[in-house]
Amino acid sequence: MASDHTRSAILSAAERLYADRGFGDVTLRDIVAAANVNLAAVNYHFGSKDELIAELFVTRSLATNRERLNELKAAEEAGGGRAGIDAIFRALVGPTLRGCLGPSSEGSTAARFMIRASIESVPPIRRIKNREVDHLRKFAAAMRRSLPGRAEADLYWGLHFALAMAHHTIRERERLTKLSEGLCDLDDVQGIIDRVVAVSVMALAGGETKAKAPRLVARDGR
Amino acid sequence: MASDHTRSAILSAAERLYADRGFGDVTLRDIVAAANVNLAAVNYHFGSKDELIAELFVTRSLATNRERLNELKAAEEAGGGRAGIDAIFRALVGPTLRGCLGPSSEGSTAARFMIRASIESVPPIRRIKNREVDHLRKFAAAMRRSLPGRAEADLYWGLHFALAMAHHTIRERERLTKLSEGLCDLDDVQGIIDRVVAVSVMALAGGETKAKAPRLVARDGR
DNA sequence: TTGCATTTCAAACACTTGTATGAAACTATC
DNA sequence: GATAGTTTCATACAAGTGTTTGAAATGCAA
Repeated sequence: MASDHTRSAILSAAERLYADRGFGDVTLRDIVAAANVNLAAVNYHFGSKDELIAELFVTRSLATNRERLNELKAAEEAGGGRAGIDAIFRALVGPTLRGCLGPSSEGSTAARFMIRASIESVPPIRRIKNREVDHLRKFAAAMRRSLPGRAEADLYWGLHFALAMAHHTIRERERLTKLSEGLCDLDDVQGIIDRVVAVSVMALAGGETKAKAPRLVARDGR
Repeated sequence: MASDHTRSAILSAAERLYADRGFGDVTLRDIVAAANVNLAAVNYHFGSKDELIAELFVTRSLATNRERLNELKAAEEAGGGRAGIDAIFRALVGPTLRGCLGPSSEGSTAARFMIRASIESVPPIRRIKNREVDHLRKFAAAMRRSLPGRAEADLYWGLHFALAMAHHTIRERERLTKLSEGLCDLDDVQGIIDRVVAVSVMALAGGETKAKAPRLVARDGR
């Protein structure tokens, strides 16, 4: 197996290039040029371009998932097997937001790569994301333990909306900055996490009574 | 200008193919085959592949934006120049959700195309989306009129989260269905709109007092 | 009909892409 | 130090891409 030098040179060059320029216009030739290795090395070490991308994404997303589950476990243990709903949401969106937002995203290629992976949608990554359901189910289970009374569907919608806010903030961070003319501070990661968690909790807590048809005002029937 | 038959045949064939199979693996040759026209016709009538995609997307998104603004205007007129915040959110997310969700998404190629455009991210479409800021500013202005007291940043976050929930629901409808094992009814479009609007309103109404640092529980300093 | 502009067509062009090949260089074991 | 296995290398391959070309067909006005 020798030194693995070539292999890791490809991985880091690829991650950096994909992070900077997106999956769309980075070719294997770009990667091997940046890594100073031979073109054939990619297929030798990874089998194919898609498997290279998959390995990059799997590595990073496993790390995020591990971090999420650690936070969840800590919160559940602190609460005697039952975590507060806010702590659950915090464990869900915190690691992702911390990884992809804030000043880190200028420095960490890993974070910038994950942003790319969330903006562009390329087949090998999509395949992996589809297998993420099992991971999310663990959070659904924790929510069920935390809020035994709530309707199942409400829990899933809460989970879904929390992820929506987190991911959309990552995806559209530039547009939000431009739209708000800098008023929304995208560098205050902790503040953003607080905001997302707060809204998620409210969505779950507030929708309780009017769960079925939460209409606030009469609306025209159109 | 003759009959324009070729031109519109290309447009509708392209929209259908992109909707069904995504931008990634539909070539011009696929499109002209489906449209029964010559390969060169695309470049003759549209200039390039990207301009074809852009025209498709612009047409559909102009229609959605028009619908949004109509609803907004109606709501403001009904309220004497000041719409309720829930009506504003409804005007913002309603047209998109109605267009892309529900049974229509099996029938309407337009809706399926817009879903694709929101899932895959292809350069010509991204360029257009970036110009959408002006449109969103009109909603920010309406929100300002509706809630004169609120901090500007809060309004933008509210707008942002509302769009987050709507778009994420469209993007991840399949995953949400699978995750919730069918408990979340993605065909009840009106119910989904109500849900998104309710949460958006709550996010804006609830965050008022603790706007700056909405922490619900003590969190470890990590 | 004649002439002119628009539109269609088949074919080729130019280029990029990921992948395969087979020889060469290297490394470690005996 | 010979040998077997691993890794690197230059190069070629095959396929697919959007685009261009120049001629043929078509439509329309005078």
